[in-house]
Formats: sequence, structure tokens, C-alpha cells
Amino acid sequence: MTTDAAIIATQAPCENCPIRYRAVCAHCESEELGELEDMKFYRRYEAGQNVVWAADRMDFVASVVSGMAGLTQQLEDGRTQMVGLLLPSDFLGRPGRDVAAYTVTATSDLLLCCFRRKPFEKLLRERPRVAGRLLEMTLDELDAARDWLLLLGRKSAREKIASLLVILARREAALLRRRPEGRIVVSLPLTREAMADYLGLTLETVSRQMSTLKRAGVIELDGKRRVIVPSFGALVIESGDDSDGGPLS
Amino acid sequence: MTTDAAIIATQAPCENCPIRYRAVCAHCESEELGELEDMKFYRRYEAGQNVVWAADRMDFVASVVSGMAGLTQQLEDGRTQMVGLLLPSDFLGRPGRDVAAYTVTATSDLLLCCFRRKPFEKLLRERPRVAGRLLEMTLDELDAARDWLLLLGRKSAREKIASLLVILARREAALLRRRPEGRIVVSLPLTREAMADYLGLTLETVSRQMSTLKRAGVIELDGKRRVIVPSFGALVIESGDDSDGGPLS
DNA sequence: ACAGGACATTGACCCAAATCAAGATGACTA
DNA sequence: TAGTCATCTTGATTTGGGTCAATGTCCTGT
Repeated sequence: MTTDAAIIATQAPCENCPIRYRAVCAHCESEELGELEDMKFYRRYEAGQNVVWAADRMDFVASVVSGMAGLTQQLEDGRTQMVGLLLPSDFLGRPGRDVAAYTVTATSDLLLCCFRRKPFEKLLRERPRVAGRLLEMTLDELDAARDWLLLLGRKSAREKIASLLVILARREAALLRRRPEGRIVVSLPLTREAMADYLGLTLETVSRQMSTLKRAGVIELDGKRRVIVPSFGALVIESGDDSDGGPLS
Repeated sequence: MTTDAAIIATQAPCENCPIRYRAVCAHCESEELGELEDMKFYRRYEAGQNVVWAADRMDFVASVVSGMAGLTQQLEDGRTQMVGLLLPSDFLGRPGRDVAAYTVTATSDLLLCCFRRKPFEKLLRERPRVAGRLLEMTLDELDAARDWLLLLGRKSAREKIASLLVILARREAALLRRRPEGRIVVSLPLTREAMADYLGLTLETVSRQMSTLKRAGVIELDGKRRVIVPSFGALVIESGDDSDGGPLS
């Protein structure tokens, strides 16, 4: 929400940088943070590839430039639940912890802008505005996790699917500083299985409910990874929570 | 985990203060924060009483001194999901936001140590260590929310109940700087309905699974609000996740 | 000690989503 | 062009937990 230069990721497009969105990106901030320029590096992952495994050492933090990744947690017997969804401008990594708590998997081709952890933590200690921005982002993530709790605990399969589409549509629109309404197209860089892991369902149920929503005219499918929503309002109603999300938060 | 004086809540008992645990408590920090002394005040709530309603104005932040409270979210049709569980030493309120996002209800008698929001935000801006501690706490809360996602998305009713008991036992032990093992007693300051809202179940299912666990010898009931666990290890196995939680995190 | 009310347990039945099992689609390779 | 493999859809069946409906239990106040 701050309009002046934020050092941690914001959703503002960045003019002077190969990265499309302002992120943890020394380049964007080179005037004040030139000394960090050489700490920045990029990593590219293909769909399905792991960024880190839970309990692996993780010596960097990162910001998503493009693509999508999921944080995933597992029970011994293999039951899997996604516990975080990383979209462009999202932050990855926990300062102060060098061991990954979750497995991070690219669900589509993924580009990360990375920083070594140690200098990042130093930055955090020395720059109150950086720390403040990270706190803000963490609180937003906590709010998102709480909406997700409501989704997992109390929504029907149909509502869950609709909710996921609403979330993706809102996130996509937010990057373009727009508000989704009317007829929109949502790209779905997730397999049915990844959707199931996000929603606490099986992939069969996801597939069935997608078909149901299609038959009900709420969505149209353009291939498997692209959804056309004739009326965003109707989709929001299907999602159960009628809160309109506020002004482009 | 820092052993030196932390300004935001820690789990360390406080020697020179009526509050049992170090919390957002000017008293504990009066040597360096004397000017905030008059900003501190206490509030007491009875079981069932609301601290704030979602969308109400909230002009304070607080730390739980004793008792338990739940953050709760609702769908239009009344379906309710608890999205936060506040135990002693937990922090309540979002700096930078003056409107409550969730309804906060005392599930047992509750004592809060409160601070007016404005001076607290000033403190946050001026004291990097306070901000750092709050970031730390928020990240811990996010981790807890992610375990909760796994619970809601993938665990059976029986595992959910066992998991809740494990969480309560661990939290209670952590305040006493112990690690739960062997035969322990867990106090349960929640109605069956509150447990259901936490776990994404109905109160009938909660009741049934409590009975099942009792019949299986995993727990014994001492009244309705007190559970005896003959073997904590056995309970952890019932909870599904075998991770032993690490050293008193 | 008793009555009332909130909270909890138990039972019978039902349904949404899981499970098991074929097929269909579509992208890539030989 | 055909073949292979991953992904997705659809169908048949099962089941865990929800719903509805009685009881039971334990505080609290009189």
C-alpha cells in the first residue's frame, strides 16, 4: 500500500529492472543498496521441480518473479496438503531459520529472484522499513491462511473450487492494479492434483466439480489450464463468502 | 528464544510484575519504557464473552495473561470456523489496522494485558527489537496456521481430536519449560462446540471421537474439561504427525 | 435436596466426497 | 503416423462424518 520505494516485494511494476514486479531486488534499489547487488541471483525451475525439500538447508530467501509454487506438508502415510501458494511478488523463506520447514515445488515454470540469507538478515536488522514491510507481508499471509482455514474446515467441494478460482482471479488482477469483474479469464497453472492438495480434496472430486460448475454455466473450460468466467460475481456467490475483498487489497 | 529482556511477549515467567508471563507489559520493561506505563491496562472477560466483533473498531493490542480465546470467522449462512487460538503469552491485534478482521471470543475466563494501538505502533517504529520480536511471533503463528491447514485438509476426525490435545499439552508444557511425556493431564477450556469449530467438525462428532479414544484407552475423562493422557507418546501417534515438535519450540 | 438449563452423549439415518476402476484426451517421441 | 505416458474425466460403490432426535449429566441457584 505504500507508494514510495519499498525494498521488499510490492505489487508495483518495476520500470528499471528485468524483473517485472518490484521484489527483493537489489537492482531496483541499487541507488541505496548498491552493496547488495552481488548478493542477488536468479533461479529458474520447471513445472514439478522442487525448490527445496522440507528439512533441507536453505541458505537463501527469494521473491517470485513469475510462475507459481506451492508449499507442501505431508503426513507419514503420504497424505499431502498444500500450505502455501506462491504467486508473483510473494516472498519465500523464513529469516532466522536456515532449515526449510516445508517442501516447495514449482507448479508451473518458475523464476525466483534470490538473496543470500545472511546479508538479507543483516539488511533486516539495519533497515526498519525493510523489517516493517516484511512484517506487513507476513501478516497478510497470515490473513490469507485464515481464510484458507475457513475454506478447508467449512466449505463444500463446489465452494472450494469456486473459491480457488476467485483467489487466482483476484491475485492476477491485483498485479495489474485492477479489480476482477464481468467476463474474465483465469489461468490455472496447477494440475488437478495440485488443486486437490490445495483444497483438501481428491483429484477426482476436483475434476467432477469443475464439470459440475461447467454444466451450471458458472465457468467454461478452454483447454485444461484456462478457465473462462462469464460472470465474476456469479463465481463469488458460488464461493460462499460474499465479502467483496475490499478495495484492491 | 532470546534470553535477554524481550519487550513483546515471551514465555518466560516475569518476576516483578502481577502478570505471570512476560507480555506486552510496560511494567516488566519500566526501566527502559517508563513512558508507556500509563498506556497499559487490563481487561477481564468471562467465558463466552466477545472481546471484539469482526469489523468493529479495535483501538488496542493485547497479550493474553491467562485463559483462552478464539478468533472466529463465519460464512453468511452461519457456518463457523475458528481461525486462531489464543493462549497465555499470545498476541492479539494487528498493528496498522484499526478494524478487527475476526471476532474474538473468550472460551474460558480471560485476562488481557492491553496497550493502546497508536503508542504501540510508535514503539514498533522506534524499537527495532520490538518489531523483530513481533515478526518472529507472527512467523510462528503462520507456521501454526500451516499445521492447522494440514489438520483440516487431511486428518480424520479421530486424528483431529488427538492433534488438538497434543497442541494443548505442548503449549501448556512450554509455559512451564517442560516437554510433555508419560502420563499427563490436559485441561480443556473449550466446549465441545468450540472444539468442533477449531477442528472443522460438528460437536456430535467431537463427542463421539472423544468417547472412541476413551474406549481405546488413549485418554481418560475427568469431568468434561479435563483429560488424562496415560501415554503422551500414544496420543502423538493417534494425532497422525509423528514429528516430535523439536526442543521446546 | 431439588429444579432448571446449559452442555454433552448416544442412536438412527443420510449424503457428500473418497475409493476403486475404466476410459478419454492430449502432448511428445520414435 | 502411430505409440507411449501423463493427465484428466466419468462411473460404480463405499464410507466417514453430518443431520436430526432423544436422552444423560452436571453445575447453579433457590
